[in-house]
Amino acid sequence: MRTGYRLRGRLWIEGPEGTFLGYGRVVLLERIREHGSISAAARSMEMSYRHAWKLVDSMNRQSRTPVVHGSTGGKGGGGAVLTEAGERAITCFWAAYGDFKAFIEARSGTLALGEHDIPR
Amino acid sequence: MRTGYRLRGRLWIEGPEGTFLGYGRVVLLERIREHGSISAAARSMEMSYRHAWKLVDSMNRQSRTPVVHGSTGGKGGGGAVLTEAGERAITCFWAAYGDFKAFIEARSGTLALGEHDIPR
DNA sequence: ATGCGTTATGTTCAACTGTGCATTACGGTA
DNA sequence: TACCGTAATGCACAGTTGAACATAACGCAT
Repeated sequence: MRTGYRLRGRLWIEGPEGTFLGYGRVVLLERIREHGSISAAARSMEMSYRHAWKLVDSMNRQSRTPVVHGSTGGKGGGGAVLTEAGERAITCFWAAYGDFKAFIEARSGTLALGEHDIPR
Repeated sequence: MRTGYRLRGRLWIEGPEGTFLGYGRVVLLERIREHGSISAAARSMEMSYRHAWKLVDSMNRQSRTPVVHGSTGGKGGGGAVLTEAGERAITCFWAAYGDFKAFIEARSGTLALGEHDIPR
């Protein structure tokens, strides 16, 4: 049934301090893996380094073993690498997110607002 | 599997201007039906009248026929009543939300972060 | 006529978020 | 040694969100 409305949602995994993993955080982890540094990852997402670092710090603090390991100095000035825990975090989140998307997609088609409720 | 993490999410129905129905908005509609006025509904939720009115206005503007009809003056100073469209909106959202809750609940138990990833 | 509680609307204020900028420490490289 | 780009961290600033406050219009009751 076509209503003109659309079902949408957000999904995240909560830890002791609130959000542990969310869409943006996981994309950030992937960018860090891809670029080898938090700053390059942040730039690629047009996100401030300040914010990116805070997200990484939040994830690290809520994980038993850190998801990202940063090192300062050296070739290229330093960098950051994804840990095994980070890899698992990405996999785990996308798995749940995939199911979530499928649910939203399926449920969005059955929105029973009725043909009289097409938005203005 | 016990990981210490918890899956959480939000669900809403989008219209032309963004959010049309969400958890708080639908509860507000129910309170309006229960109390017969926007102001009493707002008070019962510890929400400012200003904010409650804006939510109602947003829903009304995005619905072909308004979800709430307000009247000024008269016995009790006026009031607001839920329309048929408002009733349908409530029913429709709770139906989707029920499925959503069930999905989160079921999926939350299978969070495969592993026993090594218990939060700090 | 006056009073009352509500709808409807504008304006100001505080909290929260993320940006932008500055600074320090670091360790390879030229 | 001097330089470079990054991690790590603090601070000031802007945008957003909802709360709080102030009015005006309205229509029934007293």
